[in-house]
Amino acid sequence: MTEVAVQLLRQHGVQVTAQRLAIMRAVRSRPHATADELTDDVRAVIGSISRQAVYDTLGVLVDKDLVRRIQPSGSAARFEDRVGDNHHHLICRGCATTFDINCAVGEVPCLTADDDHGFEIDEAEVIYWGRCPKCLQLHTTT
Amino acid sequence: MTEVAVQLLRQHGVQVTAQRLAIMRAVRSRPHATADELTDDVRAVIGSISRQAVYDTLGVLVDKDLVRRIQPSGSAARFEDRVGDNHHHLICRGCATTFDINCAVGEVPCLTADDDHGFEIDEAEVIYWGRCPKCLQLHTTT
DNA sequence: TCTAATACTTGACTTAGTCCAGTTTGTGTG
DNA sequence: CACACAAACTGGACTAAGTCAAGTATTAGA
Repeated sequence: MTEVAVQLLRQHGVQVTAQRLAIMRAVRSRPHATADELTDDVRAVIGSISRQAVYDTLGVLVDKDLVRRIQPSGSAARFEDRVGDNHHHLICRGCATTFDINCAVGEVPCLTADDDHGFEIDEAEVIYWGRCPKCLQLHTTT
Repeated sequence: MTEVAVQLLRQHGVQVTAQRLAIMRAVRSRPHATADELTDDVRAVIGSISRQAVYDTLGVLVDKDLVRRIQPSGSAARFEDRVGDNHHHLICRGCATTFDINCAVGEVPCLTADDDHGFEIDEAEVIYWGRCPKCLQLHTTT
């Protein structure tokens, strides 16, 4: 019984390497991490990896829809392995903690814009911004 | 009769300077421009300005809610002066052209998430991704 | 018109990410 | 199993976007 990650890579015609497996596991075990954080995680497991390999691999995985990239204002890109369900994100303006949010309105409601200007829309990215309970306490906002 | 921009700055307790006025006009006349593009525009009008002044000013304006910053994946931050109506954006994956989109579902529907995790949510940022008519033609996608 | 606070300039620095040339590794074929 | 070639990885230089900090200039209230 081969590991899931290996099968996924093979299915998508992507070579299986130690680096790629380690990166996939890292993304799985720490959702919403940045490329740098993932690099650290991978190094802790397989000893060493180049920055380039991390970026390359994440690029390939995003390309094959095995990983999703999100790019919040004011922080580096973040990666998660929860794909294919068009869920959204809730990010704290204070500490950048990120939560997954299920689509509020139903199934795939967000793909219909008022006026699409002739575009072929393939994704609606929704980010809710606010302050988490912890940060609210700290600043005693209001 | 003082110019609108001057009044706006005064109302928000912000000093009025030539640089700030020029930047406000630049944002107004070219929505969705990057800081670099705005710098060019401003230089064309008042001769010269430091990069720092541009960033500082945009920061102040965003802070006072006179300007909105959007940060699409894979491009520098962009700025617009259409604020307070919680509209959304439609961006082309090919050429990064950006359109304003009115909220599809009604007034301020996007501020309610399924489960807010105790957050105090203040904004829902929605970006529709796709391909504009021009880029669709070029690539003859399907 | 003077002064204190605010803003601007200049230049070095940081962070996130890309490019490229050369080496190593995975995998299909014999 | 060994080979060969494509694909992937490494290391190092480079770029773009943005920030920091020290000194100078400008604004606006007294």
